[in-house]
Amino acid sequence: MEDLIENYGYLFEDELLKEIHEIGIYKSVKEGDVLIEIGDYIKSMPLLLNGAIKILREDKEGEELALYFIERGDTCTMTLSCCVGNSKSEIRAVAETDVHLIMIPVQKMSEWMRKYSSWQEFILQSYHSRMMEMLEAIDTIAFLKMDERLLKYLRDKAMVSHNDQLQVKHKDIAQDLHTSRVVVSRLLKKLERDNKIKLFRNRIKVIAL
DNA sequence: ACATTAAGTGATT
DNA sequence: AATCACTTAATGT
Repeated sequence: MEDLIENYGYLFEDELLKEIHEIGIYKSVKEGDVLIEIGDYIKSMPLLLNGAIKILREDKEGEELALYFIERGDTCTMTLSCCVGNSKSEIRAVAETDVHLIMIPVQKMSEWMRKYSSWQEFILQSYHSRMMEMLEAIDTIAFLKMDERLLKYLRDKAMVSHNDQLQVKHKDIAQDLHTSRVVVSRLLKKLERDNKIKLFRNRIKVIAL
């Protein structure tokens, strides 16, 4: 409950906070756990308390592409669109760090929309920011060269984990950016020469935040 | 000591 | 920017 107030207290009225506390299910997720798989039907929506979640798209060959991260105070917009159409998830959500969240049954969604203006505001706002992130993701993929994409990826990653020391392997990055490990290694080397990052085995320190 | 996995690099397309 | 082929370095058993 304290957690809830700390993160959402400024957003929601007391009544709503109380309801969330009563109905929501507090959940703890470990880094790397898959929260939503492509094709899943979603029956509850998550409210992030802390930690970060990575949103991935996948093509028919199983090739991945990282779209964006969501953080504390965010909710999963996929959930919202799934509620509307009662359709399946188009994305995969993987815990980027250990995550604490509250699961809200989707039925409450529309009920609270009518009952609480702060909730309606929150949902609309979060739809908006997710839309913006989506556009940014498109811009990144379409307009940025691989080296710029890579640096942005590293910065985002450092940002959401509140840590400039990233525990990653080159091949994992390659997977997220949908390129090959060799390319990533080369570009990372270049970024290191430009003093943007420092390389170690299984670890990267981001300097230019 | 040996095998395995991660990372670095030249050459080619 | 991708791929191949190979090297070197770090780590596990």
